[in-house]
Order: sequence, then C-alpha cells, then structure tokens
Amino acid sequence: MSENIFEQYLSDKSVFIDREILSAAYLPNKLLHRVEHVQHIASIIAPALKGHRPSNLLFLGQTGTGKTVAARYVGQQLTDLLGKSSSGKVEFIYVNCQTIDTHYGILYELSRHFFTQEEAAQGVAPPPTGWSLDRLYQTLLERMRASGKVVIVVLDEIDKFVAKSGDDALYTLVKMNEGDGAGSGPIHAAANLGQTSVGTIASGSGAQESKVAAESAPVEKAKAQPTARISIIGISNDLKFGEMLDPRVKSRLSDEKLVFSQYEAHELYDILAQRSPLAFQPGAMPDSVLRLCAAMEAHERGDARRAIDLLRVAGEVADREREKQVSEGHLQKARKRIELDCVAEAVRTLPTQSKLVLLGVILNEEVGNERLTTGEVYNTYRELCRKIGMMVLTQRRIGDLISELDMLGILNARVRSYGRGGRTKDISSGVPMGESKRLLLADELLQPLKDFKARRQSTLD
DNA sequence: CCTCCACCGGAACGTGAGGAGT
DNA sequence: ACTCCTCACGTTCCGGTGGAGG
Repeated sequence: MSENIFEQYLSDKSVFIDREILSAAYLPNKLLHRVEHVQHIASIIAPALKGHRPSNLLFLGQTGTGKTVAARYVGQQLTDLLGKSSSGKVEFIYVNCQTIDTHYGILYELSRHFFTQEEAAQGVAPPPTGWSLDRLYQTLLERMRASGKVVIVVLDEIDKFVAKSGDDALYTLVKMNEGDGAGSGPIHAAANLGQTSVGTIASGSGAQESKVAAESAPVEKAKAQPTARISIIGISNDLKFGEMLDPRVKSRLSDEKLVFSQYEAHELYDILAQRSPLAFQPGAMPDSVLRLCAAMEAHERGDARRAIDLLRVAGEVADREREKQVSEGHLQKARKRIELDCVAEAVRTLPTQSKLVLLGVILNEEVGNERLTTGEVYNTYRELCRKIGMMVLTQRRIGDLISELDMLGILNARVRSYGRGGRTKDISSGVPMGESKRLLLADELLQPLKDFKARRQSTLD
C-alpha cells in the first residue's frame, strides 16, 4: 500500500469550482430581490456622506431573509465609494452580537477602529479586557469626536446583545451622539428612568459636554466641542424586538424600521441561479435541481441561507458519491442530513437533566411502553438518576423540562385527560430512537446506563 | 350531574454564580 | 475585598381541570 490515503481525494474531480460562493461570508456583487430595501437604506444613510448623522435603523425579519447581506452590501458600497474619493469621513462597523454580546466587548470592538496597532502596543488603546466600562466609554467617545467621522454601527442579532447585557447597554450606545441637534428632547425623562450603571456612565458623559443629564437647567446648545455622530443599524430576527425594549431606547433606535419578508420560490431560485454558475462546474448543477431546492425551501421557511446550505451539502453528497452531476436524489439526501444534524446538535447540547428525561422516554419506548405519562417518565428518570448518582429533581421541574423538550421538537407532549385516570401529558419521542440513544450514551456521565432497561408498565390487561 | 384521578401550571421563594461598582 | 444586583435553575405550595365512571 504505497498510495497515500488522501491521494484519491486530490485527484478526484469535484462538482465545485468554488465552494466559498455558497458560504455565509460570500457577498454577491448584486443583491437580487432586495433592490428596494437597499435603495431605501442608502437613502437613509446618504446624509453620512455630507457629514450628517443618519437616522438609526432597525431591520426585522426571519432568518435568511437578507437582512445581514443587505447591511453588508450597503456598507461595502459605501466604503468602496469613500475609498475612491479618499475623504474617509465615514466609519462603517459590523458587529455580530452572537459572538460579541457584552457591553465591554462591543465598545472594545468599536474602539479597534479608532486606534492604530502602535497605540495598542503602547498601551494607549483600550485593551480587550481590564479597563472599567466607564473609562473605555469615555476614551472611545473622545476619540470618536476627535476623528470627526460619522460612525455607522451594524449590530447583527442585536436581540442577543440585549438579552445578555440588557437595554441599558444599548442605551449608552444610542446615546453616544447626544447633543446632536436632533432627538435631544427626551434625555431628561430618560435620566429619571436610568438604572444605576447607565446612570453613572450617561450622566458622566453628559456632564462633560455640558449637556447635563441631571434634570436641572438643560443647556440647549453646546457648540464648543464637536459631537460624536453615531448611527446604529440593529438587525434582529425577532419581529417583536423593539416592543420589549425600554421606551427611551425604543424611541431612539427605531427611527426607521425595515421589515424583510420571506423569499418566495422564484426569488430563491434567482438567488441560487445567481451563485450556481460561480460555485459549480459547468453542467454539474442542473436547473431542475435548483428549482427543486428553491421550491423545497420556500415551502418550509423561505430562508435563503438554508437554501444555499442545502445546495452546498447536495454538492458535497454528489462529490462523495463520485458523481459528476448533482441530482435530485442528492438534494433529498442533503436535506435529510441537515435535518439530522440539527437534531443531533440539539440533543448533544442538552443539559444533563434533560438528557436523562429524554433517555427515560426512549428506554420506555424501547421495551414497548406506549402511552407514556409524566408519572411514568418521572419514575424511569428517577431510577436513571439513582444509577449514576445524579440529583433527582422534583416532578414539577421535570414537567417543565418535558415541555421544553416538546418546544424543541425533541419530544411530543400534549396534555390529555384519561377521565378517572387523571389528566397528564401524553409523551412520545420526536426523534429517531436508535440515533438519539447513541448520542445520549456518548455523554460520559450517562455511560453507566448503557445496559439499563426500562420496566414494562403493567398497563391494561 | 357529580366525583375524583393524576397531574397541570402559576406564584412565590431560595440559592449560588457571576458581573459591576466602590 | 466587599457589596449590590441580576439571572438561571429549582423547590414548595396550591388552586385548577378534562372527562370516564358512578
């Protein structure tokens, strides 16, 4: 065996030319079916070119409806243009709040655009950790002012940020450009609402630019210092985001709201057809497969990202089967695989207690116990806990865990009444048994349960 | 129509971890 | 180092309930 085991893969022909085209990072040079959105956004942001602060924006819409790509696209266009005219008076910053979700983290991220590497080396620039929030905030604010730039910050998945750090944190961001003629009205009301942490920061900054937050003597114009001009574009796939926000944040953030709706089948098709020739070898991706892919996804959620993923995975399946062309069969297999991956991921990342509950259900079904009730699942769960020395939670709590698993689609549980038999949940597993059991037992803690058998319920006779 | 089972699910409370300010 | 606050996760308590069987 002198052949290298990887050689075959090297020499293998792939259906792909460039797989990256089908990744989330790829930004097409023309955005299909979002032309109006993009133009609207451009018209709102345009004042930045003249040094004015644009309104804040909120993009709402479910996943894969083009929110992020639209924002990035506009940012790209903007920086392209400024690159040519070399005026560089606008700073466009994209932050994904899924990875950066703390108050400090975001301010630090912004600061990185305003300090050079030398400054960071000299210790002048804010470090990734270590400073107090207040100091970081002040330093950044000063630098922003001095730069004279209009700063446009995209906060993708802004709901994650708010969930983690609270709307206070968001408030301080939105408030960075206070003193900017427009929208300086409601500060005083806000100051009253202000909670401790924001209170200190906000009033600190306010005092410095003599735009006092304390309700005494509001000085109307503080012209002496240049003000920071920040505009925030928030992106959320929670359509109700904003409603739950503190009113003072809400009123400032959602100057303009833009809703992205789901793509329809023909739109998805166009999007796929735009990328396909760049991503696949000529002839490797038949039109019929594109149409089917678009139709399948449109039927589910109209999520362009998923449709593109699906196409990529289908290509990978075809590659593995050494086919030169992607077929509808590959597409079906790809869909199954993606689905399975989702479930597997969900099961694997469950907390141990939930895993035990799920395992309890599966073990019961294995020995043929149908019609599981909360009580029965609880009994099995308790035995499992004892076996591995886990703390046994109360039935009340387990009831909640079962409901959570139901919401995740991992279990099916619905409340049912059996008359004198009582009112309880009717529980069954919603995932393939064998596969899930294997995943659960892969957890070290659950290893000792390998050979555990649930007791047969002595139900009806 | 009334009972009564085996839970459901809301509310209030306890606890420990972790972040932020002093 | 210390205090204060918030949050996630659980517990205890308890009124509520759909519907088969009397």
